[in-house]
Amino acid sequence: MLDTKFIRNEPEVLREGIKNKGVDFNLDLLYQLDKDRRQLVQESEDFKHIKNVVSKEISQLKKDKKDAAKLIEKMKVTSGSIKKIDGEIKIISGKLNELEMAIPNLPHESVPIGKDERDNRLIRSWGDPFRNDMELLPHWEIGEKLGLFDLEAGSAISGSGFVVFRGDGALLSRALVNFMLDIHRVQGYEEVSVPYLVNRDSMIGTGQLPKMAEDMYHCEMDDLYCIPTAEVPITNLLRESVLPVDQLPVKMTAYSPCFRREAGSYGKYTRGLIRVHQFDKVEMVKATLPEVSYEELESLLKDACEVLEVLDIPYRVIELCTGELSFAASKCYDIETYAPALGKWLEVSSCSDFEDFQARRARIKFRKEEGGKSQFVHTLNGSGLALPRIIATIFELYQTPTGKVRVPDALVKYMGGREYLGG
RNA sequence: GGAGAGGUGGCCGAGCGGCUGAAGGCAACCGCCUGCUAAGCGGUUGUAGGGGUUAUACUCUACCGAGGGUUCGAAUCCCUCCCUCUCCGCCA
Repeated sequence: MLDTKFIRNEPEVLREGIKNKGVDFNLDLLYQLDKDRRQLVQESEDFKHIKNVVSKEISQLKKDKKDAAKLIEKMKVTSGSIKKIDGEIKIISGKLNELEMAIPNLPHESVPIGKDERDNRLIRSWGDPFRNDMELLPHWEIGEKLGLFDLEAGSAISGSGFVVFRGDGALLSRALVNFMLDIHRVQGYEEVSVPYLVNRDSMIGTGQLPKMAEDMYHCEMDDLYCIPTAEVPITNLLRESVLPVDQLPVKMTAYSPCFRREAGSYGKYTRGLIRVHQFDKVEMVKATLPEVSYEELESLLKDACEVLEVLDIPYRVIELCTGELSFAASKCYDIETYAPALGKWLEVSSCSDFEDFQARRARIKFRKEEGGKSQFVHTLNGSGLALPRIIATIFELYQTPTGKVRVPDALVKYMGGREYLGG
């Protein structure tokens, strides 16, 4: 959520930002409600002042054993007015809050203005992703052939879009998780292990609710949500806190499965491991001082890229244009790896800066000096990385002429010395 | 799931329906005092929002787990919910 003062004072900046994000939003209604609310609050507070004063007078009269009936009459009227006005305020505040929560975060000024992926900006590339030396099988074929994963079994157990990894495939998943967590730990992130079911407040805190309700699995009986990313529990770990400034930046990393309904997304590029309802991911989260958050975004991106470089997997970094940014993000880099058989770049990480958008919702603050005013931190997060697409890339890129898949060197020791999958 | 206990300021901990933003203690800060240290003495120290000021000062409102209710008036009484702790049951 944005700063209410900013919303009030900078309507034009706000309008422009929302437009660039490609969102339709009724700001006029919001401004009207805000005006109404402020007026009512003023009225209510005036009455409350009277109430406090008269209340003291009554108390004094009682103490002096004098008659207070007249003042009590007056209080009845005043209290009635307060109740009525506060009722109206409550209704309006509810609507207003709903609207404010639905305003997306605004893009940072450095973000290219644009509508869709064609307007994204290529930042850099690392390594040569293409292979012409042999005929490559798409990852689902080599995967099934070597018995590394089983989509049909996943369908049978749960439904389409669920995967069963087996044997070396399962081992590879576990190896990747350990490998990534080790890297991030060395990079200075505290490893945490978090709940995979979270409550409504947490989802609101990081901005998944109310907008993305359709994309999440929800346990109705307990009103708990399956996390779509570890970002949610990690960031909410800091909820309602005032962090000492010497603890910043806070850096945490966690492995978690991620659950996504992916409502309405069936396309041609969703085959195999590319888009599934449950997948594993290692996530990094940072909370920083506002003035360094964009530097921290760059280093976050670097931390994610390091995983790929150590694995020796080529990638490219894309900066998303304004129209492609997610609801809560002000700036975002995607890291993509190339699946050569598929002929397609795959998003394996998103590194985003949310500025104080999430911090305001989750009330995560810091205090610069003792007695000073507390301010909202900036939060950032990035995947480091999402497993299925990395696995798809490995399966396609690391195929050998003998029909096996070579294990990236850096993973061999995490695989009990195994150098090839499925053989 | 059953039976109890409890949730008050940075922490500990009082609190009779009005004089309680909240005693007392600790901690922190500022002074004083003391040849150093310790002790002692005096003072200051919550958050959010509104008004006001160049900025202070000043002022108003709200906040004692959350939400309702009773009352002229609620931290204090009643109801609902949440959380923590102890005991019991169930269970990986």
